[in-house]
Amino acid sequence: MTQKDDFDLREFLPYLLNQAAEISSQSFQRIYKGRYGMLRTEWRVLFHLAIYERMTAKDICEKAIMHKTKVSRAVQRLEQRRYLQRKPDEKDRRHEWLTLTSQGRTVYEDLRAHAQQHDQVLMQKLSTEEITVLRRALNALSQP
Amino acid sequence: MTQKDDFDLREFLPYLLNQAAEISSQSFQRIYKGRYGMLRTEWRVLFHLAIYERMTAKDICEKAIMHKTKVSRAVQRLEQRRYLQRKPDEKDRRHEWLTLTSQGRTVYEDLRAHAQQHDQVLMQKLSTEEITVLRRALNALSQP
DNA sequence: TGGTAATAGTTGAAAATGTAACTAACAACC
DNA sequence: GGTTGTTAGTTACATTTTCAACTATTACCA
Repeated sequence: MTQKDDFDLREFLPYLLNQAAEISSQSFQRIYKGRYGMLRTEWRVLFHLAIYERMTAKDICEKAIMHKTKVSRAVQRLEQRRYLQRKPDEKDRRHEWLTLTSQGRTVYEDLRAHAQQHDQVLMQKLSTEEITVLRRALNALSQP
Repeated sequence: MTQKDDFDLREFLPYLLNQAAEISSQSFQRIYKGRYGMLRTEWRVLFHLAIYERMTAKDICEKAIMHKTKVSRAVQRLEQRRYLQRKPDEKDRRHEWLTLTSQGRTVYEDLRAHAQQHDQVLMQKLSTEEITVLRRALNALSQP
């Protein structure tokens, strides 16, 4: 199993990014899944609501770059667990405003603490300069 | 929808990595899906076989960090399309050696050309220095 | 030997995701 | 004001993925 072709997968950005994303997500996944039985889509929605306080599903789609069906289902499950509340907009009843319940916020606080801790561990693999450049580069690549 | 919490998702590496991976994979996906109806798991297996020439499913699992059922199913589909061949190991019949057919190699050559082109486009969003650091950092983060 | 453990790979059922069609509410235009 | 178009969000169905159990083969070791 020696490399034959001159093309190196480890230079192909989509591959590299996926690999790094996958690996670095795993231990955080164990936390939100293990403690709250949550899915990736769900912690993302939860975090967005905690950070922005009040959003419609559409807002979340745009910020998180998630498809509306994913968001719709994540919202349903978070609502069932009483982590969030929906309130239809008075002026335009197509919109629904989503906010976390205090229970949802508690879960967020817990997960955020773990997230920060997890980030610290990941960053130990990198130098300060690498971290700065990495963040900048990832943000640039995240613009569609 | 103004930011309230001081925690910034755009600094949380697993989130950022996922975002960048997702976005940067999309246009390549259109290529392998549109031209050959392939899935992500399938192009990955195809590329590994092209690059390393001869591997067992287990080898692919380890190199590509994919679960064995994913690899097993990707191999099945690639075999159905006559992109690869299986040959059981004579000495240990639990192992199966996988190699690309010439048809599989042709598909690989085509996709590789597109991949390289796609990478060029992505890299235009970054400086030379950023690319170097990014690759190094992603490789570091890909070590479990 | 023979019996247990380990390994490579497959399969089936359940869960999650993607796609497209759908409902409900509003907008715009004649 | 009624027809047509647009938007937010949901639902149904097909496709993928995950998880656990399974087969077949080899390794270990008393």
